[in-house]
Amino acid sequence: MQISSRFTLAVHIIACIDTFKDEYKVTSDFLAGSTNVNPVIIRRILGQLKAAGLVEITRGSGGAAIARPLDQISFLDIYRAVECIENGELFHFHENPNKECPVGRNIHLVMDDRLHRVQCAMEKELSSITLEDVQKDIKKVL
Amino acid sequence: MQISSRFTLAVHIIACIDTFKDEYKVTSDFLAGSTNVNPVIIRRILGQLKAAGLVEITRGSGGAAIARPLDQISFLDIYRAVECIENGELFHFHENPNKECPVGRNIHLVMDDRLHRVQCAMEKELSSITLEDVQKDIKKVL
DNA sequence: TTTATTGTAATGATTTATGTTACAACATGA
DNA sequence: TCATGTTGTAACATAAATCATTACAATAAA
Repeated sequence: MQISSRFTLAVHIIACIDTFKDEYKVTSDFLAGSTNVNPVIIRRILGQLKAAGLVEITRGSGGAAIARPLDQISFLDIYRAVECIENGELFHFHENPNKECPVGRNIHLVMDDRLHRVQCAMEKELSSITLEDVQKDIKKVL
Repeated sequence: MQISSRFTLAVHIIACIDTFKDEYKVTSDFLAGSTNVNPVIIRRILGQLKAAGLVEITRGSGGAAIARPLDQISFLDIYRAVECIENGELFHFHENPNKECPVGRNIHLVMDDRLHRVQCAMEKELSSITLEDVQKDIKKVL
């Protein structure tokens, strides 16, 4: 199963907030226009980004702003903010393998560390990419 | 979203086939017993593993066997055999970002390469782990 | 021919993702 | 104070994916 579009959407949102911060009040409706996604979806993701300390949102008068320098916001920060993974585990196990069977009894023991290595490799790469990298490229295109 | 338990289940299945190949005829019912998963689910996964050339299945008389040396079966082989990911892309994008918006127009351009790097890091790690590694540990426990 | 097994269709329950409407809470300017 | 625009969130709907389960034809071998 693919990783939810909430992640790419969240990156898009932060890129938008930064790009238009001086020209527009960046509201959920504004962001809905750029992403072609329902404003409520935007607000939900903004809420998660806010909970993670990545953005600030002004209630009532409206508008979102980025809460820290872009070079201090990594893809991993965003991924963790919006991806609701059970216990933070990337891989899902079948429940209740048979404890009577030597394989069923030990399948976790022999896989957990290895799967953790895989997850770490992915997260390490995610953490090496910042929103500043992305914004540099966007500004280059403009 | 987590990666489907089909993956860990498939590893479990291959580990079982190898562990019990000399003592039992390893049928879908037998594997269902070790995994605590419905035999039809097992057969579907076995079918995917067979399509990927990882196992051989005997119809009628029954029983599964491993099709190549365990050190030539990596986690990546199994992952690709059972994970049905659209176009092989790990990350999912929201459809139709607004082409009128400079961010919407370029979001793919500035993210695709980077996300590809993340996916490669994960797949590289998956490819470095073989079923032989797993079986060594299982035999160590027995 | 009997038996055990695989391959697969059909169906259902559950979960997750995403979209949508609606509205109270809130901030601000008139 | 009031009107307006916005956020936060509940409620509900739809679609897709996962996993389970029953059923049965096709197959192989005793």
